Amino acid sequence: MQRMTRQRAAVGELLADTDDFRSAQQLHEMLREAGHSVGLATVYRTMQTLAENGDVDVLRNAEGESLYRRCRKQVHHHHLVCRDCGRTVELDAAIVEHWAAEVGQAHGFVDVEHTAELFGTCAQCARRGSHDA
Amino acid sequence: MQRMTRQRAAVGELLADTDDFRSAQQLHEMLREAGHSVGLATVYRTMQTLAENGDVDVLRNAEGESLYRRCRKQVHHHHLVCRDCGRTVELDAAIVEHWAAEVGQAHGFVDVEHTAELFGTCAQCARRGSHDA
DNA sequence: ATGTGCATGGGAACCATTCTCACTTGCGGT
DNA sequence: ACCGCAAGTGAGAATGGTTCCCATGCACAT
Repeated sequence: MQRMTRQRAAVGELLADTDDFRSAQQLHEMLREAGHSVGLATVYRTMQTLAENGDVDVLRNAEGESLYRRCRKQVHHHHLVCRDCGRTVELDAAIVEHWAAEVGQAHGFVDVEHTAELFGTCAQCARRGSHDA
Repeated sequence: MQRMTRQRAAVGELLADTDDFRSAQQLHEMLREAGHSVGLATVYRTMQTLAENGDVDVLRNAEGESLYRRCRKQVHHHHLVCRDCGRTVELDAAIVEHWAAEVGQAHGFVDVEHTAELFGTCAQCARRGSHDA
């Protein structure tokens, strides 16, 4: 049974406030700054649970760190993430789904899953970055 | 300047012998078993160098561990990997490249990179697995 | 109000990877 | 062949994200 605790409420509140992907440690720090006292282990546990329930999206950055973000779509989808500011666009990608299914079948693989993420620099960050160039 | 050492020769030899993705630790173990004495740190360093030169493909499994494999294609490509035996198929995927480029442009992102990997169970492993079902 | 058992926290444990640094060795120059 | 030295190596320490442990806390049905 899932209990509603002070800590989980704080995490939920925080997630509702940001659109960007954040690491567990960042979230922990943000909670501290917001005056909530939540253990790091609890943040990890909570994010894990939320991820299992499909309430947050998880992806790994280039360093292998897990990043979390509340998700709107419950169905499978992909992301376009700004590598500077974390701004994220959720993507439907029927093309990718079809590609994965076809390729898997063509090679006799079953239970084919796929990962696909796009990383780039958003227009705003690109503009800002060009100032000092 | 790149020097040819006993250790690098051993790693190169080993990579030439297998088609499957292996972790640095697995490679290290395999070298030991083959009678070569190569430090773990050296394996990591070597794989890093090879990866930078585009001589091996690198991908991360679900646990975030880095897996390596010699690659035939020097150009960007994707993989279909058997999650049981590691058997790997290299994929051209113009579809995915186009998708990534279009989506990036549509949202004003620049320098868009992408990752896309397929994981499944190959025909052989699926057959073997169904025996005890 | 109370009991039960899920939840919490903080510090230790884990584990892949990287760093350190003294020692070895490939290799170009002589 | 021999030297010199910078590149390479290895064993262990350090790092850093994540999970585990377990005594204590607390949500919630009764």
